[in-house]
Amino acid sequence: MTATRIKEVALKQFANNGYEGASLADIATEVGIKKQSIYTHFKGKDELFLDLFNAVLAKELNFVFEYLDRHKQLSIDQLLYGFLIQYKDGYEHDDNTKFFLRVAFFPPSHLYEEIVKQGYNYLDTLETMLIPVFDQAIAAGNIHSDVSSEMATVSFLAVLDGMFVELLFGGAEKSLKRIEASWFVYWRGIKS
Amino acid sequence: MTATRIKEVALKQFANNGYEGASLADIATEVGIKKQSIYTHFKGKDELFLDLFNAVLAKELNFVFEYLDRHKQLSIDQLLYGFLIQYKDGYEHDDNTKFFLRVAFFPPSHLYEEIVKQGYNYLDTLETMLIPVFDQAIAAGNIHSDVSSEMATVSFLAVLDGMFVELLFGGAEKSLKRIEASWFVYWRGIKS
DNA sequence: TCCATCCTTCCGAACGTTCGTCAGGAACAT
DNA sequence: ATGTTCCTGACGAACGTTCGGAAGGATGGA
Repeated sequence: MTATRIKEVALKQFANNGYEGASLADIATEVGIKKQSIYTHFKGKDELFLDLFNAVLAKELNFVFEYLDRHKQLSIDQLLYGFLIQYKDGYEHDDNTKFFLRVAFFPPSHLYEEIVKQGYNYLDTLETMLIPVFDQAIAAGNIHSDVSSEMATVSFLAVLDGMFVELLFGGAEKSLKRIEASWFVYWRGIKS
Repeated sequence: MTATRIKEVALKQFANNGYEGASLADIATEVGIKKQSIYTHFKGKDELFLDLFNAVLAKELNFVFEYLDRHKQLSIDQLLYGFLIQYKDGYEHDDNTKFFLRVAFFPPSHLYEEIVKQGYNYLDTLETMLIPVFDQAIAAGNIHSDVSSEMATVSFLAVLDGMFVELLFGGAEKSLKRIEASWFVYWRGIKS
């Protein structure tokens, strides 16, 4: 199916070059067709892009959900640190994650509002999923009593964003140093 | 001087709309001239933009230098926390800071390399300035012995980036919650 | 089996818009 | 007279997009 091929190629090109950096002509060339043919399968560039964006967002949220579910038996520090590392690896090897970060941080201006809204929806959902995890850790006595689950969550999301930034600008390798430092200080900051 | 007016308006428009969001036509309109007249004062859009970028970068570094110098008598936690707050306020009220963040995070693709290079130059300089501050705090026994000055610096820069992200997407008001949480956990993570 | 028809997919050509950019000339001050 | 500043007008490149038609396979009736 050509539509599927177009989606694959577009995902990759959007992930690596951003919305405006990926022209329909370039996408079509890599698929092996002319740019006009894309209009047989999609109404236009925006529809193609938003189709991908929604699919990617769903996959990202699903990844988080699955990760937390599959590793719920881990200690909280292993769970959270592993989460950071998983995301770093995803950025290296998974076009979904790369697309997600690239688009969330470099959104096309005419879709800015929609994308930022979805981005915060992602963060809110993540927060909703993390708070019970911290509540559980607090109940188990693993978190210092000065630290509320909300504060732990919010600052963890900040650590996550700090990692995202370094991933985007410095790449996966360079980001490892920051992850290690951030995580060390963060964990020392919330552990009991 | 028209050139100065152009720079002022361009700084503001680049800060609020980014490189591609600010057209020469819009800039000229706000100045009260036609877009072609800009070419009397600048070779083109890129020259205007890079002129501003370099000036802004110098001002930002100067701000950091001055801040650290003027408040060197403060305790390290007050110094660093105040630094975050200062930056937040700067983003709200200072077009320089807004331009800096906007451009650093949403760089025009054909100048990407140059901008990211300068961005890392900024971070490196910041790191160079902060390490002695932490060294001093360590010598004074204010930082936990498990935490090296480098680790404290790197993770502080991550906190800073986390704040930048929230500033850019959520605005100054929303970012305060994140700043508080991040700082609380960060300081608890490095203090002795 | 054959042929007419229809639908899908793709492409050549062209259009419309947005931008940055350039050439040439008018107004004005020095 | 000279230089500066700004304007009118136009150009060219890059995109996304639309239109009309060709190629090919599938369908259904004779």
